[in-house]
Amino acid sequence: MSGSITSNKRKSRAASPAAASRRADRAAERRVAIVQAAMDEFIARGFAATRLDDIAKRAGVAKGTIYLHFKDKESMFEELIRTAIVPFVGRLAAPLPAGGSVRDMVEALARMFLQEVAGTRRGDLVRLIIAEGPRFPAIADFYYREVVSRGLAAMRALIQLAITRGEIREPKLAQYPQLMIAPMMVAVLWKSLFERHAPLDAEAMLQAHLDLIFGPRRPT
Amino acid sequence: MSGSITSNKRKSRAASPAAASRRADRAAERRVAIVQAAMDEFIARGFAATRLDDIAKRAGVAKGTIYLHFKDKESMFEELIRTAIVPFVGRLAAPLPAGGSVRDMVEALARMFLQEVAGTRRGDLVRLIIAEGPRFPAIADFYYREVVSRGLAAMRALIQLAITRGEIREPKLAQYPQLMIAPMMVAVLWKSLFERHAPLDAEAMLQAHLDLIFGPRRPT
Amino acid sequence: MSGSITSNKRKSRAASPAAASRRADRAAERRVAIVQAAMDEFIARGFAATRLDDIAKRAGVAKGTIYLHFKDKESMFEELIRTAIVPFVGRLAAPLPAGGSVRDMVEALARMFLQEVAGTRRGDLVRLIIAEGPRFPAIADFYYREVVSRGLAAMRALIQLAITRGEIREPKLAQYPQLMIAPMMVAVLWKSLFERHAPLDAEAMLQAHLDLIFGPRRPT
Amino acid sequence: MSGSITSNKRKSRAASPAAASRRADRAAERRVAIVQAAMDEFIARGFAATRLDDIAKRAGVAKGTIYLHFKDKESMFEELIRTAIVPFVGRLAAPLPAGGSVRDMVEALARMFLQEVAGTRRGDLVRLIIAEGPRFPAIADFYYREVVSRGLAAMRALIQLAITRGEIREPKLAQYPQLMIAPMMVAVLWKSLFERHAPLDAEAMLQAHLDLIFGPRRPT
DNA sequence: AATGAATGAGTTTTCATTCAT
DNA sequence: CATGAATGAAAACTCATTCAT
Repeated sequence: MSGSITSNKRKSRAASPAAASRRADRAAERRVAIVQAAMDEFIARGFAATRLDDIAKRAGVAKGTIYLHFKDKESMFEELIRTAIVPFVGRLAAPLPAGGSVRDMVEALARMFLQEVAGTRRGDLVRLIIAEGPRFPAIADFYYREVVSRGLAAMRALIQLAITRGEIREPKLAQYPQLMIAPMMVAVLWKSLFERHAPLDAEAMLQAHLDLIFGPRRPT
Repeated sequence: MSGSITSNKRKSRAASPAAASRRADRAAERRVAIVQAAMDEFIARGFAATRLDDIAKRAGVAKGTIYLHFKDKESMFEELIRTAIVPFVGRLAAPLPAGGSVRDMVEALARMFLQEVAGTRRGDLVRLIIAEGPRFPAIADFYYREVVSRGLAAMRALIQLAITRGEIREPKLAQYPQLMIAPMMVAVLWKSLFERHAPLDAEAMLQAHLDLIFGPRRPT
Repeated sequence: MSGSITSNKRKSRAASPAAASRRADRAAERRVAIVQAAMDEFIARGFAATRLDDIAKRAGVAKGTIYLHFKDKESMFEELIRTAIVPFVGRLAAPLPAGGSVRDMVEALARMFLQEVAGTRRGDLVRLIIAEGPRFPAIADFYYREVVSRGLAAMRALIQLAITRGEIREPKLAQYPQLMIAPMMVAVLWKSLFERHAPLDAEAMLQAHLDLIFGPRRPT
Repeated sequence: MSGSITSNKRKSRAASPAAASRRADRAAERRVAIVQAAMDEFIARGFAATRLDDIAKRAGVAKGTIYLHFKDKESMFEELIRTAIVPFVGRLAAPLPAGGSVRDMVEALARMFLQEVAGTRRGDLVRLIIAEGPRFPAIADFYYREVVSRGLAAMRALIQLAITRGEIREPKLAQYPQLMIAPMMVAVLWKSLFERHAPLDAEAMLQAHLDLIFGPRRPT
């Protein structure tokens, strides 16, 4: 809850509003740079091993500047992760393209997830949360509340729909939506840890998984 | 490199063999204490945030003593994890109770895994490896080689057997043994991160998963 | 490496150039204080036995400040000695008051050396180099290159001149300019080690030495 | 003043005298090994940077054993140097082969010195004393008393004799016997520090020096 | 607002010394 | 006597945080 440099304190001695907002823009840019840099560093080294010095250098600002935007390293970390997660949550809640079969919907969702998360910085972020979660309960809580529980709820709704429509046979699946998501979790971690040992074709694995749940795709 | 305090160097006409071995025993005990303590601390705080001081305190030894057993913090960490993983590998390779259906075998295996890993310190170890893997490639390599690739190979063999016997329909499963294991992975991480948010009945989830793969259990 | 805090990096639209340079001045002053303190401590205790803590205390800065100026103890030591030697080299190369007899020139040089080196901190520096040279080959190299070889070359030139002019009889002296310098070396070490056991009149000894080489001074 | 393990305390329960002396021999051998090893290490690294561990390893004894022979590192060092110097002093006092010219005597002496000191471990010992002298006044005192003052006195006597006999013209030399010795000092330090930069023919330099003092050698 | 020099508490690591065996 | 594991005080070095400019 530090942040928000953009707003308050416009007591500057009657500088032109234009000038003031230019300044504010600069500050906002700086903040973004810091956030980016910090994310990169935290992902690369974890919380404890990351040096504010390196963040500052990477962001192109002075070390002290970081403290104008964040109270301290810890709250920077927490705020950072929150900030990174939020836009993602929107996506989850948003679309539901409706229309076709549930399998198509799930597949679309999963594909999107694989493309935008597995093998990307966002995937590393997931790993980071897994790594630091126990030491940052606030983050684990937030992540559970905003991502996990919502994601599972959404998945559960889809499963239920599929059961109703007869696309899915196994009724217990609705109680364990984690089963739907598990392969994607594994794909994310695999990319982050073992891709260089043995590349994984996540999309193909996804198909196999969906075939397991929805039955093999009937050739049209 | 470090280690082996217990053995060699009996070149001295030792006070008495008994005495020498008593000493060695004490040293070995100390080593075990250090390893235990270190594991606990590393699991609780991660590599970078763990203080050798705390390890020493928890192990009941002086700080310097740690350096009699390990070259430095880093190699202590690596050796530690290796040491912790090794006995586990044995278990993986060993049993194969044969006998009944493949499903029974897989179920037995999975149960064992859930009981001995999910929700235990060993589960936290898995999380630790996920967390520190990228910064300790040696560990990621070792873990992949000794655990992941072996586990997947074993699982693949079982799947193939099940396909041959007609227990499993979906033939693509053999290409993605990760699918078999994914729910267990998720269970382990869940216990470590979200158990307090929403307890997970891993065994029941496992059953649902197996029903998905092998078809619902036919009531005898 | 290290050093150069004083200069570069004025990329920031600095609060005010004056302010910036005032800061830089302060930093430069601090650096000088550290160098002074370090030199004193190293001379007093040698490299290994000198504590950075003491240097910091003596310089009136915090321990961390030292690391803003030097990479580590070792490179501080090496840089220090280089820095201390350089201004001296200038002197060696510079004067050659020409004019009178070679003996007068040599005498002037030697006197200068005795006054500015023997019994001063600079003399102790020579002792320090002798002491640490073998463990700091870079320093021994530097010292040989910048001081010893130049000094001997200069001396050899003077000797040759003196031989040409007939001031010196012994022609082999030109091959061993060390002979010219040896008594000064001894004087320096004597002051540093045995002055309290038996004071040495270095100037008188120098006269005796010059008489040996140039023949006794003819009373004008 | 620690040491002397060889003697006292023969209260051992009536073991055969032979056995006792065998033990004593072993202890004496050990002591010698420690002294040797310590000397090597101290010469190579200086007092502060030398580890007792390394000395023990090199001597082939346990670290604790060192403390059976020496009170602590410091007194080991002091005693060591004393022990190493003593036999040398004997040599200085002893010979005086008399007979020939003073020049011959001095030359013999100097040759012996160059051969046995310059470029040998004994030469490094001299450097060690120069290096550590200021931090070990006891050693500087001892060295001055036993070596320097005696050596200079002997040299002075020879010079006086040479003056009486007319071999040396310059009468002031007797007041500065250091002048006689200076080139040898320089040779010792040169070998230790700069031999690899520029080899020095110490014997030839000595001849040039003696020619300077005694006049050029008349070809027989 | 922004800077980056300065700080000093906190960490890892070393090593002389002790002492139970 | 000899050993070498154990100790813990001491040293080098790091880095989050502050604050004068």
